[in-house]
Amino acid sequence: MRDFKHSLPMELLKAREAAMARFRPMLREHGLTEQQWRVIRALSEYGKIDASELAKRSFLLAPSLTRILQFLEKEEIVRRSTDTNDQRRTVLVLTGKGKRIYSEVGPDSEALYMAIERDFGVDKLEALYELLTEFYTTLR
Amino acid sequence: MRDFKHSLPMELLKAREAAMARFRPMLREHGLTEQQWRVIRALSEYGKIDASELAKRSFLLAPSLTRILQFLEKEEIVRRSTDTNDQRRTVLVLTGKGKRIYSEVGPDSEALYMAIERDFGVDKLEALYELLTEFYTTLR
DNA sequence: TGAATTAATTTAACATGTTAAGTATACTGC
DNA sequence: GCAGTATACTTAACATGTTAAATTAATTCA
Repeated sequence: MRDFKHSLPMELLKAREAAMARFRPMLREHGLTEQQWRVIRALSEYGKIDASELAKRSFLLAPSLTRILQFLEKEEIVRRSTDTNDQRRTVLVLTGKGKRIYSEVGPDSEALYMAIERDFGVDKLEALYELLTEFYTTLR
Repeated sequence: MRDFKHSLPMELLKAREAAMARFRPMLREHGLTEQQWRVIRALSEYGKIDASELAKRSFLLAPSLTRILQFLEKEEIVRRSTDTNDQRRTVLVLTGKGKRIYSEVGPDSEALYMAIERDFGVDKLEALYELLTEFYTTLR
C-alpha cells in the first residue's frame, strides 16, 4: 500500500494550509473569511456578474456562495439585483463599502504574497503554479 | 494588484479538488468521507496511537477529530481506551470491522492513484510532491 | 400554446473547518 | 503536598463543504 506520506490530497492540503496560515490572521483583522475575500476579490476584478459566474471565479459551490452572499449583503458589502433578461439570475456588485474594503485588504494581501515569493523563491513559485495548473487541467 | 489567476491558495485548492473529484465518489461507495478515511488509514499504518498523534498523522484539527471519532466509534470502526499512564489521553485502535474496511478501500484507492500517475506522469507527480513538500516546509 | 425539460438559485441536512472557552488530568516549583 | 501552570482532549458557536431536493423562471418542441 502507498505510503501515507504520499497522499496527494493531503500534501496539497498541507501546502494550502501553510499558505493560509499566513493569510488567515490578516483577513481576520479585517473581519473576513478566506471565502468572503475570494468573493470580494472576484467582484472587484470582474465587475457586475451573476451568481453562476461568481461561483466559477471564486471557486465556490452554489450553496456556499448563497450563504456568503447573504452575509455580504447584510453587511452592505455587495448589492444584488435581478437580471432583467433572465429573472432566474442574480446580479452582484460591490457597494462603496465593498470597494473600500477591497482597497484596504488588497495591499495587505499583496505584501504577504511578496513575503512568500521572498521565502520560497519566485522561480520555484512559478514552477509550482505551472505544475498545479497542468495537474488540474490534466485530471479534468 | 496580483492577477486573480495567481491566487496561490486557490490554485492549490483547485488541484486538490481535481484529485478529490476522483476519490470522493469511490469513498462514498464505501460510506466514508475523505476525513474518516484519513483516520482509518492513519490507524491502520500506525497501529495503536493516541488522539494527538492521530490528529497529526491525519492532518485534522482536534475538534474535527473528536467528532469523527465519535462517528467511527458509533459505527464500531474504531475502539477507544484510556492511556493507563496518562488518563488525559485517549488511545485508538481499529476494530475488526475497521481493518476489513481498510482492506476493502485500500485497493480502490491504490487503483485511483495509479490512474493519476498514468494520466499526469509519474515523473511530474514526483516533481509536484517535491515542490509541495519544499513549499510547506519553507513556509513553516 | 402548453406540457415536459432544462437552468439558476435556494433550502435542507449532515460533516468538517476554525477559533475560543471549558474540563479533567498531569506536572512543576516552592 | 499544594497552588499554579501546562497538557489533552471536548464542547460550543459559527462558517463552509457536500450532496440531494425544492423552487422558480426559461426553453423546447410536439
